[in-house]
Amino acid sequence: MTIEAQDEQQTATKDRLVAAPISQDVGFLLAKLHAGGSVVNNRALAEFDLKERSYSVLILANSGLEPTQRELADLLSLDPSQIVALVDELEKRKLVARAPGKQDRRAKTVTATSKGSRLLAQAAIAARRAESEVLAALDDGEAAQLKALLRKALWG
Amino acid sequence: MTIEAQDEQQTATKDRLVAAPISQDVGFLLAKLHAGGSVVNNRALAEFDLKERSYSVLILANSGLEPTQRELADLLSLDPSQIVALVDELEKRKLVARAPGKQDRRAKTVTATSKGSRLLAQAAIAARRAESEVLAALDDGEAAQLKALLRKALWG
DNA sequence: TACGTATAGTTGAAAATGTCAACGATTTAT
DNA sequence: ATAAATCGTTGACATTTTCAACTATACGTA
Repeated sequence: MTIEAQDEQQTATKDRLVAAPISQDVGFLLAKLHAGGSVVNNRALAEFDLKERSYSVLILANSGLEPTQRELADLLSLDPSQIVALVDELEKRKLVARAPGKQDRRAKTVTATSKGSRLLAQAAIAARRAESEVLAALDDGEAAQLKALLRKALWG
Repeated sequence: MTIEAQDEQQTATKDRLVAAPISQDVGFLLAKLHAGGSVVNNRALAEFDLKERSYSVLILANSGLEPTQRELADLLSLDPSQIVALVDELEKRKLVARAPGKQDRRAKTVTATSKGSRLLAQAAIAARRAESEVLAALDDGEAAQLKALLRKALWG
């Protein structure tokens, strides 16, 4: 069989089950788009030695909001111990710095270094390209609508 | 994500970091809604000794489409070896049965038993309730729109 | 037909990720 | 003052992911 015919058949078999009722399940749709998107995103970020998560931490560290590690854990839906590992690695690479919290000295705020900001600026370009790829089937208005609905579902 | 982390997040003071640019990132939004949704779904399915994944397999086994394990792996974005484990457990509980593929004897189709169908009917009620909870901030039209956009992003 | 190649399911091992409980240092509440 | 709670951290443990084999079967071609 030719490679082209192989691809056609693979696509056809993949599509056969789309008729199943699970395709109406939001949990399934989110899981599948998230899974596929993560592959694309991580591939795009690999050249900067970042993954989705370290990229997220870097964005927040660079936001000017001076997030604490606890806030990062809450927003990223991760265990605090995972934040420790992520910040450890970014700090080792001099992309972010920890600083004691101003009101609460138990807390540590995470801020991007200038090196971190520069890397982020480059990575963000690749990430935007990856997002376009993931949402290629949607036009700009639909993509914006999807984002708005996801934000509303999360925060009302 | 832990149930405790999810509860904390729901009750925590208004998330100040939502203003950060990462809230515009589709990957982040998908990850977060999926993470929160999984907690809700798995909690709802726990009384049937199911998780999101075994529930998904059971739905597909009950769809009448007689999916092969390979098709399940493709649709659910899972490694074939994970499907083996999922089907093994459902088969041990007599909820699904393996049958050799009709055209291809290498393949094994997975179909729900009547016991599986009955359990699924109950679990689906809990799953629908969970979905309503996850999408509580959206009205019915918005929820349908979200699903349609996710499906379009996935399959065009 | 027979042969080489490809694929479905399975197993098991290794790596990555997730979960959880404890601890010191602080903060908050009583 | 004291007790309780919180933040970051560590380390143990569980789960999930990833990948490389292996068998049985199917397919392609000479």
